[in-house]
Formats: sequence, C-alpha cells, structure tokens
Amino acid sequence: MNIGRAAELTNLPAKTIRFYEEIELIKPQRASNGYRDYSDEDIHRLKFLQRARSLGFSIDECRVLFSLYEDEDRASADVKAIALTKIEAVDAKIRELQSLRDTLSHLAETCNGDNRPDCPIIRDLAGEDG
Amino acid sequence: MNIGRAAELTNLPAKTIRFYEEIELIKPQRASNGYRDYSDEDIHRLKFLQRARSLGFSIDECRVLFSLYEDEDRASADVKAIALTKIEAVDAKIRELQSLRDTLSHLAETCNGDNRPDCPIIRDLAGEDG
DNA sequence: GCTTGACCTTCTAGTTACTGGAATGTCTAT
DNA sequence: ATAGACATTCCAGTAACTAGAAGGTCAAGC
Repeated sequence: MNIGRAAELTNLPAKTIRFYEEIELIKPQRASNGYRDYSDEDIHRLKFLQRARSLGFSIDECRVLFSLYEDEDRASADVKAIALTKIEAVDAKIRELQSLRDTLSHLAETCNGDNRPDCPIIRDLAGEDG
Repeated sequence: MNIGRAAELTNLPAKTIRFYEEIELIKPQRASNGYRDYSDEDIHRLKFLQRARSLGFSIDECRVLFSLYEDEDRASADVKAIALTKIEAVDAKIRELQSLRDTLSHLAETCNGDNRPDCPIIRDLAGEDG
C-alpha cells in the first residue's frame, strides 16, 4: 500500500513515516514506479513505533524495544527494566514541573494584575528584593 | 569582566552566554583584545535570563519579559497573563505525564520481569490483545 | 625571551524528532 | 489533454544549546 494509506492506518504523518525510513526504523519495498509499498508487517512496526513514541520512549529506546520484540529469547525483565527507567524519568520530570508550577503560581498570586507597572514577577526575575 | 567570570556569576556556561549574544539577547562591549567585556548590567540581564529559563519560559517569552521589564509603563497584568499562560501549559504537561506514568506503571506491574520472553509491555506495544 | 597553561576567539557541525516547502514525477478520471 | 490528488527527493528550519577544532591572548615562572 502507498504511504498515504499507511499514514491513515497508523495515525502518523507521511513525513514522519519517510523520516522513520531515513533513520532505518523501517524498510518498505518499492513499487516499480518508485513509490514506497508498505506491507502489513510494515504497518505493524509503524503502529508499534507510534504507540511507543506516544508512551514517551525515545527513538533509540524504540530501537531497543524493537530488538527485544524480535528476540524470541528475550527476558521480560529486560523490557520491564526499560519501562521502570522510563517511569523514573517521567516521575522526575513531573516533580520538576510541579515545583516550577508552585513557583510560578506563587508569583502570579502575589501580582495584582492591574495596569500599574509594579509587578512581583518581574521583580523576582530581576533578582530584586521585596 | 571576561566571559569566564560572567559564567561564574550567572551559573550559565560560557557557551550559552555566547549563544545568547548570537541571538541578540545581550550585547556586551568588546575589549581591545577582542574579548567580550561584561558590565554589571549585562550580568543582570544574564541572571534574569537564567531565572526565566529555569522557570520554563522560552527564549521568545524571555524577549517579551525583557521588553516588559524595560517598559516603565508596563501593566503588571501583561506580565501576569504570560505567567498564567505558562502555568496552564505546565499543568497540561503534568497531566500528560501523569497519564503516561499511569499507563507505563500499569504495564510494568503486569509484567513478571523474569527471564521468560512473555511480556505484556511488548504485547501492548505490538497492539496484541490479552 | 620563551614556554606553559588557562582563558579567550571564531567556525562548523551535532543533538531530537520531526516539519515545511519547493521542484518534479505518477496516477486516475474526465 | 488536463486537472487534481497523490507520490518522489532534497534542502532548510525548528529549540536551545553543546562539542570540538584551530588558533589568538595573557600572566607567571625560569
């Protein structure tokens, strides 16, 4: 099938699918007219990618996941370890954003938000006291 | 003062400070030997940048904040609006990561994590049932 | 005066994961 | 023949740095 159909089936933009080919995540056949020709297996891989990416795995992590996926002798512990590492990273990011949010929200609360120039947010950014 | 000292005072890498000059966020003088020469005002701007960036404001938002900072007639409401928009964006990101975390954690919990190949994480990524 | 080492300069290219656009070729239908 | 929808390649841009190479400057010590 053509790239347009593949894009429909996988919810990935055609541009992205071509990009995934460029970085050798997939290698579709070519039809005699030079058009890419995606097999069901290609679609399967693309869906796998789409799902893994949406779960926050990087392209490099996707490569590892692919190789584990294709390794009939994989240990589920190897996959789980990747997932746990990712969870930790997500947790750390969440904590970071929470603290950011608290600071911003504190600043916003102390700001009058009127048409006078006096503004604690600016003062804080400028490193001024009070 | 030289870039090394500026880097110390602002907790920004020298590379980053040069980068900020390249994108015209700061314009330090040059000494006769060609070295950048940072004034206290330059340091002040760099600290402002450092703080704003660490609060999650983009470079473009920093430009806006700078212009508000320098505008003696600014309305604090303008600054507050930027902060509130940023808070909303941070909240959205947190929610997204939370949901990611829940999915990952559910997958990891259902995975034995032993040396057998059967793995619900891989199954989920592959889009298989069960 | 010379060397050493720390510090500075510019320039290029790499990072992540796409995304947009231009110029051009192919297919299908009218 | 022509239009429109699709496909192709290639180049450039995004965000915000970061790494590294090749070389200039400065201060200290011998």
